[in-house]
Amino acid sequence: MKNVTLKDVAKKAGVSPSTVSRVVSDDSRISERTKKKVLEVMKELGYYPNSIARSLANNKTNTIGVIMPYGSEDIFMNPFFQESLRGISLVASKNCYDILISTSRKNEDEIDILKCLIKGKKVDGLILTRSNENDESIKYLRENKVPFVLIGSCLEYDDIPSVDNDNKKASYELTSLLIKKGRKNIAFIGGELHSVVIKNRFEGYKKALSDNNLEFNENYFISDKFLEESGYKLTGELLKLKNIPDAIIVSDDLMSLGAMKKIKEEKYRVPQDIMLASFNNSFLAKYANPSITSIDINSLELGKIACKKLFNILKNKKNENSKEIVEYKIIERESTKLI
Amino acid sequence: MKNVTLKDVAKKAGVSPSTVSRVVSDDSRISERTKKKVLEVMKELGYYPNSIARSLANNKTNTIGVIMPYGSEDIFMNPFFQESLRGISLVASKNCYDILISTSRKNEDEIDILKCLIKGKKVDGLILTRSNENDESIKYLRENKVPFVLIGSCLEYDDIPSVDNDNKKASYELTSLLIKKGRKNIAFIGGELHSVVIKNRFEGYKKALSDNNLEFNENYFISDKFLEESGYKLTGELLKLKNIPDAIIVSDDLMSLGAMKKIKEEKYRVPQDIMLASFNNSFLAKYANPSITSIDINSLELGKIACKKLFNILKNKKNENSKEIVEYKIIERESTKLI
DNA sequence: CTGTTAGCGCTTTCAA
DNA sequence: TTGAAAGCGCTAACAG
Repeated sequence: MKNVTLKDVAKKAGVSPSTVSRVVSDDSRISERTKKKVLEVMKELGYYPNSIARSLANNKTNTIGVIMPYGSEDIFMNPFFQESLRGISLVASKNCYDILISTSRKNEDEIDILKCLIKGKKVDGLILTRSNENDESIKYLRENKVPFVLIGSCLEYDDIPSVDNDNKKASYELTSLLIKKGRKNIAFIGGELHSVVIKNRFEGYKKALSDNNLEFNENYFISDKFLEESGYKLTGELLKLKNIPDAIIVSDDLMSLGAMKKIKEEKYRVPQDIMLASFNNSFLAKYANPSITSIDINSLELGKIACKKLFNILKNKKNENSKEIVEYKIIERESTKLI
Repeated sequence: MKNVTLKDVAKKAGVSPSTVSRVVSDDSRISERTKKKVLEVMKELGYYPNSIARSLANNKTNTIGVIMPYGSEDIFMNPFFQESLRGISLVASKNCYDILISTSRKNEDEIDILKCLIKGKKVDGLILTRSNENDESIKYLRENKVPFVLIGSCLEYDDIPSVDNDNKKASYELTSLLIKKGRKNIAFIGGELHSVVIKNRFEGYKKALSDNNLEFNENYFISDKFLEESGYKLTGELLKLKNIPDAIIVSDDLMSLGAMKKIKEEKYRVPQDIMLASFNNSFLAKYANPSITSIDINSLELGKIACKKLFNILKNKKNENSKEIVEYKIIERESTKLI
């Protein structure tokens, strides 16, 4: 079962390889007659172009890479990732692109994966799904003029094509909501400390406090990984304080589920004793009991726009180095509503 | 910023291209001295091998394809997919393989995507995440001796490498549980009708009924897509019957959430009026209110094993055409417990 | 509109 | 242990 190559088609159709190549890539300057003929032979022989060879010849893979953050096993758990990947996938497939998911290997760091993908020419461009402070990956991609889009924000450079929510504002609004409800001891549970998204959300939280003449209590800011267990553990610490909070802002739904569990275990009531508000508005927040107030960040849209942006960069070759903002929405639910 | 090629390294190191190639692929028959020298130059020049060129030369991509079922936008929503992808990803990255997710494009059917991927040599092997009756994709892959593994079961052929749960038995057990609780009017809400998994679960359900001398009521078996809305809609139909069921088995958590919503809206109580039991045990089932009894199918393990199996096939070239069974577990929760 | 001719960057005999 | 040379299957000037 030898592979049918372009050459075979050419021979059988009585034309040159380049003609067949032109038919394959739908080149305009080719007569309808030969085109039809070649297409027939292609079908007859069951020919499919070898995409690897094509890629090598024209330096284009029709594949975009999506980079999982380090510790990818965890992030896969997070519905945010799933949703944005879905958005990316929707746009990619519409443009006949495939998606390559590269995950970190042990003993290698993210930057090495990037290099392999980029210098190894496995992908035409990349989408990063999150950013850290002083992100080495971003620095590398920028310096090497690699086509990429960031879902998130970059603090250091102003010319990174990216799409994000206004997380600071969202957090400010969420905190203000709790303050309006009369809460004064509001804690903040963050995810990984060096991630930009946490920084922004934390800033919004602090600003809301100070704008409302509430003092920031250092004990009320703790953080760990974006995991349910982390939420559980961190909430445990908050509840051990002499002055326990009357509201908690959690920077991710998955974590807030853990928080809720701990609060219930310790026999506090949500929202009466402790209000809970969260980010990302995955279905977790909707179906929790009580349901959890959460910021809908529109992950699907983030993914879609990121992918569209990448295609613009790839196609126009103009540097689409803009920051796009996707609207968020506060979805208020039982966890902050006193009936 | 020209790309550093193998040739450049060779020149600078004063050796031939083939020598560099050997160093890259860690060939044994090469002296430590030259090896060290070449490695130095590689680092100095920041050389990374062009994986496309490699693939073309040795007919190997180090990439496995994961095929999204048709209608991929939906399936992405389902935690089952996410979990098994995570399993696949874990194993793949350990073996230095990348994952290519190919999604269906409009006006093409799945089989054409397969052909592009396979004949186009974009991947070394494939993992299918579900099977249908008379599945054309499976037929094609089998006939063309493509290395692939199925997550699920195949009814037509007995030599398909696959990994699955014993869904019939699981469903039998779940139905029996409801019967033991005294329920006699048990309905079954399925997902897509032609999927093998639904067939198996439905069979288990029917067998349990007949083994317990309960008659199968045709009105009690309805199905649609694996979506929350479908669960909602179908449950609505059940609740319109003159003789409404006192228990419902739903073939997926996401659907059961929809079912639950409808039941509550119609002012029935779970579990008192209607018991609910479901499949897949995603966190949805755990956090629903009331929490939902569900079959834990261990999606993570399904993904891991599928990927391992694929690597065995790819490496040993022996036909690993076995069916592997992953254990399931009934997780009983509030939706079937009368206190 | 079509054919000829070089490669794309790497691997792999084969020979040394 | 190393090098020379052919070739993986396709594209892209260039020429006609």
